[in-house]
Amino acid sequence: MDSAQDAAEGYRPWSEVTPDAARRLLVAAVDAFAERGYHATTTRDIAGRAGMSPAALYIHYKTKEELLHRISRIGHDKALDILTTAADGPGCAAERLDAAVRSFVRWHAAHHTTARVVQYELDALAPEHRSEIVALRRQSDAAVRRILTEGVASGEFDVPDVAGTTLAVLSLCIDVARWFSAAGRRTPDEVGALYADLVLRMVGARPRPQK
Amino acid sequence: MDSAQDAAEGYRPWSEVTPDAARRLLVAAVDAFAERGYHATTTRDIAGRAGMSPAALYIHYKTKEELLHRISRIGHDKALDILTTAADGPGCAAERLDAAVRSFVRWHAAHHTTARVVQYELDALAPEHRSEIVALRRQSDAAVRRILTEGVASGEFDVPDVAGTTLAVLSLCIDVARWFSAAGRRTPDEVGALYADLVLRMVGARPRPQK
DNA sequence: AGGGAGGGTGAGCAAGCGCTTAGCGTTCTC
DNA sequence: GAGAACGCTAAGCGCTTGCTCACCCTCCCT
Repeated sequence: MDSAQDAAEGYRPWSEVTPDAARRLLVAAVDAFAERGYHATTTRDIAGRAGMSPAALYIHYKTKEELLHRISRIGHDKALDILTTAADGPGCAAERLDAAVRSFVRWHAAHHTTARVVQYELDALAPEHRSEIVALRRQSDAAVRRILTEGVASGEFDVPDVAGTTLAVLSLCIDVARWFSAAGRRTPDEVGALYADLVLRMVGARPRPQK
Repeated sequence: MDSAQDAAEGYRPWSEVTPDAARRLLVAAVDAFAERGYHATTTRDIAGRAGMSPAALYIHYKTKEELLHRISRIGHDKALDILTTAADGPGCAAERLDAAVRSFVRWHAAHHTTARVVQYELDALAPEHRSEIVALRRQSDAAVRRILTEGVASGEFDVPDVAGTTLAVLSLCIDVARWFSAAGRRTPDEVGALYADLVLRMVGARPRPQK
């Protein structure tokens, strides 16, 4: 069901993971981690979902944690790419904020299993992997903050607390991964549109500079 | 550090749990679950934090899951109490929404360890316990939705999608438990004030009826 | 003083965990 | 067509897990 959306975006998930068996294992791990959590997932479960014996996992990955790290890294790269593309894109601050929130939320909804692992299993990473990922997250924060700062400077936005509002905007988007269900009534596009509107209200977006 | 805030609110956490040893175990479990997650926490760790032998846990609780259930139940009761108190309180819709978000967020920040367990370990509950808790959550949702509906009816709010906005407001507040750190720069009160303002903007709160 | 109840411990069981190793079949190389 | 390389499996090792059990200590009641 994600594949239609992905094809439309020209985005084929996990295509960067080779060989095929390694990708199947990784996709199985994403499903298992999202469903039961990293610690509650066994390597036997992952291998089983991929249609392999438990030992097959260790041909392609040194440890279970390496699997999580790969997932987290790829997911964070994608999330950061979405945000920086919007932040550095064309249009006024309001248009870029709309695009950022809309696409970021859409990704979290459409790929909510992946996003759940990416956003909620950070603490399960080994310390050195964790700090690598945290650096990526700081870049995401910076991208959103940049849009807000520019909007305030141009007079489009009314934001008393840029740092706090940045935090809130990202938090709002990220939490979509927790509650979104494919069985629910809303499509990723609808949630993206709703959230973009809510965020523009949060920053007090006005039509254009008014000095 | 929570205790000053709690005393000010006349709220002493876990006072309903007796005897003393059972409370100590429960508090230890909250810390451990919040820090490492339910599945990654061992019963030996919980007992150790409470200064007891591993077997002592099973005098007061039948299983590790019963501990989680007790924590989740007490936490959800408190959260629901906060929201319904605000929703049924005095004042116009904007004042009640402000109070609801402010106190709900303040609780999530001040008790972020408890809140983290309450909000993010739902899936670790046994099915029958899970559905009991889900029912409480639906009541929380209803309380917020009530405020929004009344605000729209009175002309105070401009909300095109009440159900979606309710979801977003709760989501925003709940996610505070994920990112809030006592070591951070913001106090629970400050975050509560910031979020109350952001939410009032989200619902397009206007001074008063304007027909 | 004696007895029972409740809170606690040390040792340990069965099961399941992450991960390893010896070996098998297939494919590619020269 | 021999032999290395690769992808994979069956079996299992050492360890940790949630939980149990036999026993002990300290009260309190009579």
